[in-house]
Amino acid sequence: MYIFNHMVEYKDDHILTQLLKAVSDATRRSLLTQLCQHGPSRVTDLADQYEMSFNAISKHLKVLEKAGMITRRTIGRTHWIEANLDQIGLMEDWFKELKSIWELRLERLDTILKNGGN
Amino acid sequence: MYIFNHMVEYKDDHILTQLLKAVSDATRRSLLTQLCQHGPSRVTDLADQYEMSFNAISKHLKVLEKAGMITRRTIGRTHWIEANLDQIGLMEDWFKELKSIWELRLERLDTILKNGGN
DNA sequence: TTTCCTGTCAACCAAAAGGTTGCATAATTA
DNA sequence: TAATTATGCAACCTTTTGGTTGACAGGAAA
Repeated sequence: MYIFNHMVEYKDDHILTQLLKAVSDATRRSLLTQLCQHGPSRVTDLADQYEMSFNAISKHLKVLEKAGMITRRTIGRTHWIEANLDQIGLMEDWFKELKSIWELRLERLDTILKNGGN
Repeated sequence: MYIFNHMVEYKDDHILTQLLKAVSDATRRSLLTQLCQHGPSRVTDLADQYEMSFNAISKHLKVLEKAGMITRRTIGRTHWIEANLDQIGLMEDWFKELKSIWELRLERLDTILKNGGN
């Protein structure tokens, strides 16, 4: 059993949380897919594709927008929504970091084993 | 304005949703980090590092377990928890797919532009 | 055996999430 | 100008989530 001296301080990393939460909903993932396929789209045209209400889609888009996964260009009364895949990198980076932490431990373990019972 | 004939059928992709939700919580991400750093750990030792209750951590671990992000080996009364990064691929695959859908549209667009107003 | 340790399960609670409807507003169109 | 269209906002409701506490059960240790 190992001992820890103090609480782990993990930065809430609000942005990453927001991103992952945004993308963890199936409807929002579908919206992103649609936007990537068809390019900039109006809210109405997006909403027409789903069985839920216009307002529900509007809210989903707002979540995606706050997370930076879409951008909005308002021309007159119509809002043109476009996917923005830049943020994906932040999530991929976390995966990468986690994997490297994992690998580092394995390497340490390997070194210890090679050096015998020192 | 483009026209869609029918509702978009997006597979709920329950597994991906479960994975992303599991990982979208800062405490659970921290737990995964700890597990990667220190290797197999007991629930008690993990919980000791956080300010929240033992039971809260136990529940977080259950969420991670259901998503397949950790595995559990029970020896006597102690549960040895280990990170399992295999599932990360599923999330990365979705990112990759999204990007490729994006690229495909750009290519189509490019072709149209090159062929002039055909 | 009696007591402690490790962990789950169940009940409960507050807050957040995902949905709905109704209304307001601004921009087009007739 | 009057009607319609595109959208956001607010209020409301139900389900989920993240946390708590209080049993409880099975292994270890006294």
